[in-house]
Order: sequence, then structure tokens, then C-alpha cells
Amino acid sequence: MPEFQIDDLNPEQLRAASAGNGPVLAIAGAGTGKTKTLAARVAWLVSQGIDPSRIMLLTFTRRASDEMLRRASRAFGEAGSCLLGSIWGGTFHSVANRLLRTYGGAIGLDPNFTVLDQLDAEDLMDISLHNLDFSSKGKRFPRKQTCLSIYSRCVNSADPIHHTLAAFFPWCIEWEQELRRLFTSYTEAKQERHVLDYDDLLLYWFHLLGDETLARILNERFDHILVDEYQDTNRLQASILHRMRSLNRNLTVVGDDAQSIYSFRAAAIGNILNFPAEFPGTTVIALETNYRSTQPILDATNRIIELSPRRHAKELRSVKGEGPKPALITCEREEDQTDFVVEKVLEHNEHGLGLRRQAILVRTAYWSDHLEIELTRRNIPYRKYGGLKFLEAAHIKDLMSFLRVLENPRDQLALTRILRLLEGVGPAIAKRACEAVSEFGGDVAALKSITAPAPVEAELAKLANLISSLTMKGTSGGVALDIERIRSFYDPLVERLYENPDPRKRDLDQLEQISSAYSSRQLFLTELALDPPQSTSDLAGPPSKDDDWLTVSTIHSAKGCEWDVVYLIHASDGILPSDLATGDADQIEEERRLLYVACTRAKRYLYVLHPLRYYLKGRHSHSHLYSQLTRFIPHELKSCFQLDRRTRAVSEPQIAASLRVSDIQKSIRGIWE
DNA sequence: TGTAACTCCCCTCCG
DNA sequence: GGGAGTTACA
Repeated sequence: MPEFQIDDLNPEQLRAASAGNGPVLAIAGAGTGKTKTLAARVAWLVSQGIDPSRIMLLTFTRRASDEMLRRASRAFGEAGSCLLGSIWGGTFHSVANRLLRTYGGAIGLDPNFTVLDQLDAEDLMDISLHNLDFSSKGKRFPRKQTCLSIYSRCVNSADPIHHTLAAFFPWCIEWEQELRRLFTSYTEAKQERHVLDYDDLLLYWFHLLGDETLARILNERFDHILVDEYQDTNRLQASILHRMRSLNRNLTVVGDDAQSIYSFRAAAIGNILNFPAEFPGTTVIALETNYRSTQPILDATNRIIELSPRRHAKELRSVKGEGPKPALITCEREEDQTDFVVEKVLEHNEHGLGLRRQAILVRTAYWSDHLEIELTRRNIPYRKYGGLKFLEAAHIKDLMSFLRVLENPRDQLALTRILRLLEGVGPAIAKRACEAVSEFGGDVAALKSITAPAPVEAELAKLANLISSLTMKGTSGGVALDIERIRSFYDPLVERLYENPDPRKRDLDQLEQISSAYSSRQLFLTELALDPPQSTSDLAGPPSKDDDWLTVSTIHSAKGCEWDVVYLIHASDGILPSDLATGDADQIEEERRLLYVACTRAKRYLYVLHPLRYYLKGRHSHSHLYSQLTRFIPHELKSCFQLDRRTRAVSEPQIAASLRVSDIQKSIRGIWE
């Protein structure tokens, strides 16, 4: 048995960490040491002689898994990280990927499949859509994103399409038959191209376990399965766990129903609520001692979640004791909110709470735009999590497409994208070129046989030479070298295609740099699809110790994190709850849990801000909007907060003029009247 | 056949 | 504010 020193745990945490075999459910309120407990359980299992390579640890993000293993390994001192390195840790999707590459061959799956990210999947959906041509009905067919989310929700919730449409996409219900045909065609398109989308990773895993032999092998392969953030798993994921544990019942799940915020991805809160019924003999342990926040913050968050009708009742108690009441700040305008936040950030910074210990949270990524401009103007370094992904930027997708073609020449999506970059190549030539390549059995030399205007033919030949020289056996010098060679071809195109080539080239530099850490193209492509960098600066590598930056994050991306100071901005009706999520009571309840998650991130200072008045251009039809405070903090809850009101101090010179605006308007009209 | 300019419509949150 | 579809023109 390895040398083992467990962190100091309280009695409830210790019970969870050292529970025996069989199903275990830990209901862990916000800040109750969930990570610590799960990490301790991993360490405890290993200390009991369980082989780490026979433990599966499923987490919500890759970061969470790394953090968990880092903490678990501490229990074993210096040998820890080496000892626990063989644990199967990661998200459901990444573990599925690993299992399918190992065991997929048994059911005839090509182990060299490519993983499609959401945008690729949408594009493929679009291709199927065009091939089917549903335009005859006169009315517009749902757009590709909508089609993909309908598809994805059906798959992940295991609900029939009719029900999914009625409940979540009622405006698409008339297209039910067409959507069925589309989904069939989309599935075939994926098979032809040897690609799997995110949902396929889970689906194939689930169906792999439908084979009796494989199910037995996989049950026996893992002595223990542990799942974090169980409240955010969906029906398909729960079914996978059922099949993974049909023979061996050792399953530990941890979560908090009050923090379930992923129903848009078909998360089923019922998974955690009904776990004891679905897994008879479950040991249930509740963690209610909060180590994160001061009592006044908990008083407020307890009251907020208390208003939720369906939940496991629990009351969090703080060990941190007293502190300032959370502040509820009414701002006249968005500018006042920005001013307040920026000034407070600097104030806390001066008093010893550095930028790293502060975070600004928003419901939706773009609502931080105004604030970000001010942070930049004042030279306050920050990192943004959530919202537009690095990998969605056009130039990154371009470069990744080159790599994907090298890896899988049948990937027509990627090939088309590259072809369209060439001057003079539109949909028609790209289509012919793609067909020629696939007729040639995936040999890009076929590009040279295309008839097109001379300059286009020359470009095609150049591209063909580049690709074949990079795919030649024995020439691969690693992904970074591939990227370097691709860029000698692609960089000039960036100049022509984009107005701002320089920042884009810097992104490409970063991509090239991180790629050097990967031993193969396939690994690089898959890892980037399954664990995309959360913010651009993620790519810059671990920052040095004295770097200090403020966090700006969506509430969703803030899950599991904590800061001394938290500012929740735009807590106004229409934004939180989002006006797009007020369709039914369940959706409103999820918005309430979002507010709860946001507020429970704070350790010592919590500021909830809501501007009263918005000036909006473009995105909304009206030019301004008067908002009220979020309905989740009704009047009777205000006693939990310290109330404040902010307006920007504008000093107007007091001059008494006799001229009125109406006079000026009159004279202006005089010009043409 | 490709491209630029224009219109219309819809949008959140993420692996 | 941006993606997708349409139209006019090179």
C-alpha cells in the first residue's frame, strides 16, 4: 500500500471520501469542499490498493480533472503525480474518444476517425440540408444551427423528436418529417467521411456497451467510476453509466442540484434527484459546511435558492463567520456600472486583494463588452472565459482545415474550406475538385486534373504539391513543422482575405507554438476539438507567477471557481433571467440557479449590479430599455443586501441661457420649409 | 462562374 | 452584429 496522507476532512467529507463499495451519492452544496472530497476519495481508493489505471474519473471540464488529480496526488507526496498519472480522467467526451480509439475496432469503427466540433457539424448538417432541398414549402426551413441543436437534444435527452420539437422548438414542428430525413442523411454523411460529432462520441460509447462481451470487458476494466458535477449530466450519459456499472456497482457521483445550469445541453436534473432510486443501495451523504463564503453572503444565497420550488432542501453554514453584507447596486446607466466596477477593482487591489482574486461575471459573453473596453483603456489586464472561442476564428479554422485534410483526405468539409480560400475558386470549382479527389481515392494529385482558368489551375497545383509533400510517408517532422510549411502557403492568403492580418498571424504563431507539445496530428486535432482553449491567452502557456490579471467570465464558465471579490453585472430582468429563457417555469428556475451559482462564487465581497437604463443599438429593435432588478431578488430579500445607488457625477456648468433647443430646431427646419 | 453589395432574420450558455 | 440567401455585374 502506498504511503498516504489525507487532507484534513470534516466528518461528512471523510464519510464520502472513505465510503465502501457500491453506489455513493454526495450532495455537495456550493463551497463545501466538493473537489477536495472527490480528490480525497481518489486518494483513499488508491491507498486501499486499487490500481489507479482501473479508476475512471469523469469531470465536466479538462481543467477540473487536472485540478482533481493534482490535489489527489498531493496525498502521496512526491510520488503522487506519477502514481496517479494512469487514472482515466477527463470529460465524458474525451474518455469516450479514448475508449473508442481503443475498443472501437471491435465493432468495425475506423480508429482514425476525426472529431467534428460544433461548427464543422453545422456545416455538414448544411450540406445534407442542401442535398435534400426542402425549399418547396415556401416557408423557410430552420437554419443549420437550429437543426443541429434539435438533433443534439434528441440524442442527449433520449426523447423522441416530436416531443423535443413540441417542448423546445415549437416553431419547427411543421418540419418534423423533413427533419427526420435530414437527420438520417446527416448520419450517413458522417459515416461516409469517417467523422464523429460530439454526440456520436457518447452514442457510440453507449452502443458499444450494447455488446455483451464488450460490456463485460469494460465493466471489469474499471474498478471504480467517479463522476463530478452529476447534476449537469444528461440522460444519455446516465445510461452510459448504467451500462458501465451493470456488473460492477462501484460508482461515486458528486453534485448539487441547486447548481444545475446546463439544461440547454439536455442536462437532466432528474439524474441526481433520482440517483438513489436508480441505483438501489446508494449511500447518500450531504455536505453542508461551507468553507468559502462569509455568513452574510450565504444568508443572501440561501434565501435566493430557497425560492426555488424543486430541490434537495439544504442550508449552508459558514465557518468563515461574519463579513460585509453583499451589495446590491442600482446604476442609472451601463456607464455607471462600469465606473463602479473598475473603481472597486482598483480599490480592492490597493488593499491587498490582487486582480487574480477578483472576477466579473456575466450571463452572456457579449454583455461584458462595455466593461472590457474600459479595462483595456485603463490598462487593467484581464482574461475572458466563455463566449466566442478561439477555434471559431476564421483563420484558425482555415489552418486546422489544412491539418484535417492531411489527416483524413476524405474530410471534404475541410478540403472545401481550403479550396475556397484560393483566388478564383467558388462553390462550383470547389465541388468539382472535391469530387475528383474522392474519385481518386483521396489522392490530392487529382486537383491537378481540374479544368479551370489558368491562374486557378496553378493555385490548385501548388496546393496539391503542398498536401502531398506533407503526407508523404516518413516526412512528418511533427505538427509544428506541418504548420510551418502550411503557413508558407497560407500566410499570403491571410493578407488577401482579411482586413486585419497581423493579429491573425499572431494567433497562428500561438497555435504553432502549442502544437509543438503534441506528438501527432491526430492527437492535436482531437484534443483541440474536445478541450478547446477557453480564452486566447490560454494558448500563451502558463503565465509567470507575478503576472496578475482580472477574470471576466460567463456564469457557466465560472462553475467550480471562487474569488474573494465577485461582481455580477447586468443582473437585470431580460438579461438575468435572459429574455430568451423565459418560455416556461423550468427555464426560469434554471436562470434562478444561475444567479445562485454566480453569487456563491464569492468568498468575501459580492457586488450585484443592475443598470436601470440601457441604450441599445442594432441587436434589439428598440433604442433603449428601462429595466428592473432581476425578479429573483424580490423586495423582501433586499434586507440581505446593502443597497447603493450609482450615477456618474457629471458637473455641468450652471449657465442661464435664453436660447432654447426648440429655437434651434425651428431655424433648422427653416432651411427647407 | 465568382464576387460585392444588399436584404432579412435570428441570436444565450458549452464539450 | 453577423450569418445566410439573393441579385447585379465583371
